[in-house]
Amino acid sequence: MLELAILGFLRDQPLHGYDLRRRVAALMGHVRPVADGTLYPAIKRMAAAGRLIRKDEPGMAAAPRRMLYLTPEGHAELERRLREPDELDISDENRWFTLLAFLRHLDAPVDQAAVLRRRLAFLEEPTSFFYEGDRPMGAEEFADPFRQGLLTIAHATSEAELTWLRTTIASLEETGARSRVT
Amino acid sequence: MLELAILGFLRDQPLHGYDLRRRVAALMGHVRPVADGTLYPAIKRMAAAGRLIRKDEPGMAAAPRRMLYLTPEGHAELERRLREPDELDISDENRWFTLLAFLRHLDAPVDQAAVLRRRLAFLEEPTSFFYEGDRPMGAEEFADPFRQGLLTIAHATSEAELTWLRTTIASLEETGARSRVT
DNA sequence: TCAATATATATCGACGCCGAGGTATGATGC
DNA sequence: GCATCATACCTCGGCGTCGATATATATTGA
Repeated sequence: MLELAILGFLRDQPLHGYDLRRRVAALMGHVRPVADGTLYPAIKRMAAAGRLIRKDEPGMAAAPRRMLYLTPEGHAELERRLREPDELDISDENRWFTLLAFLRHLDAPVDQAAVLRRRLAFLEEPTSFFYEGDRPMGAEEFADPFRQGLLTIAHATSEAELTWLRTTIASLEETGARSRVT
Repeated sequence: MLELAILGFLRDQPLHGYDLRRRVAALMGHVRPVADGTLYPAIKRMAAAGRLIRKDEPGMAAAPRRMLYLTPEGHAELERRLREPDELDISDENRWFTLLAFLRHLDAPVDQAAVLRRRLAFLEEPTSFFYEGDRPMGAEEFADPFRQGLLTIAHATSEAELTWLRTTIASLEETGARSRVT
C-alpha cells in the first residue's frame, strides 16, 4: 500500500522524502499515520530494486534534500500494480482507496473499467459478518444495537460505492468503445 | 485487532481454534483473511499472558480439539480494550468495526456512549485527502473521476455513520441517565 | 481402493511496520 | 544569546503477520 502510494505520487512529479511524507500522510495518514521508520526503509528498498533514483540537492529551508525520481522500471511497476492489483487491494478499503487515488495513471479506459469491475464483483458478493453455527445472521436478528449499526453502516457504505461504480464503469466503457471506433 | 476479536468471541462461549478461525474469518476475513500462522501464535501468546487457558478434548469430527476458555484476566483485558481503545482502533475502519462488534460487552451505557463519541469526534474532524502545496483540494477541483469518486464515497460513508452515531449516542445517554435516577 | 476434502493444530523463516532514538541546519521568537 | 520549531534524513530492535510446511483423523465420492 505504501509502495503504491510512493510510486503514484512520484509518477506526477519528483519529490523529496519529506514532501512525500506529507502527501502520504494526507492520503492515508488520517486513518493510519506513516512513521519515518516505515517510509525511509521503503524508499531505500525501492531504490535498491531500481524503481527510483535519488539525487542530492541543497535544501530549500534547511538540511539538504534527496530528490526522488521514478525510473522506467518504477513506472512499469506502478502500471503493473494498477492493472493487476491483488485481491487484498480490492477487498481492503484502505488499499482500495489508495489504488483509486492513482488509477488515472492507467491509460486505457477499458483497463480502468476492468479494475472497477473487480471491486464491483467483490461488493456484490453476499456476505455475513456473523454466524449462528452455519446460518448467517441478518441485522434484525440481534438486539445488540452495535452489531445492528455495524451492518447498517456497512450496507449504506457499499450502496453508495455500488452506485458510483456502476455509473463510472458505464461511462468508461462507452469512452473505450468510442475510441476503438474512431 | 485479532486479539480483540479472540477475546470478544471467547467472552460469549468457549471455542476451539478451528471454530474461532471460522468466526474471525466471517467478521474480518471478508476484507483480510486470517492465516493459521497468525491465529495460532496469537492464541499461544494470549495463553502465555494468562488471558485464556486450553483444555484438550476429543474432536467431534476428526483430530482432538483444544478448547479455549477466557480467564478473569482475559475478561478484564477485553473490558480494558473496549473502554480505552487506542487511536488506531477509532480511526482505522477495520479495527473500529471489530470494536463495534463487541462493544455490547461494556456494561455501562455511558461508557459505550463515550467510545462512540470518540469515533464521532474523529469523523467530524475536517480532512482532505489531497493537497496542492498547502491548500486542501475539494472534489470539484480535479477532473480525475477516480479521485472524485474517492471523495464522494468517503463522504457518503461518513454521513451514514454520523447519523447512526448521533441517534445511538442520544439513546444510550438517555438510558444511562434513567438508570442513575432509578 | 484411493484421492480429495474437512476437521484440527502447530512451527518456521522472511519480511514489513512501528516507536524510539539520533544527526544536522536555518528561521523565528523571547 | 538561546531555545524552539520546522525542515530533512536515517538506523535499530522488537514484534506481528504471512505463506509454506508438517501432522493426524474421519468422511465423501470417483
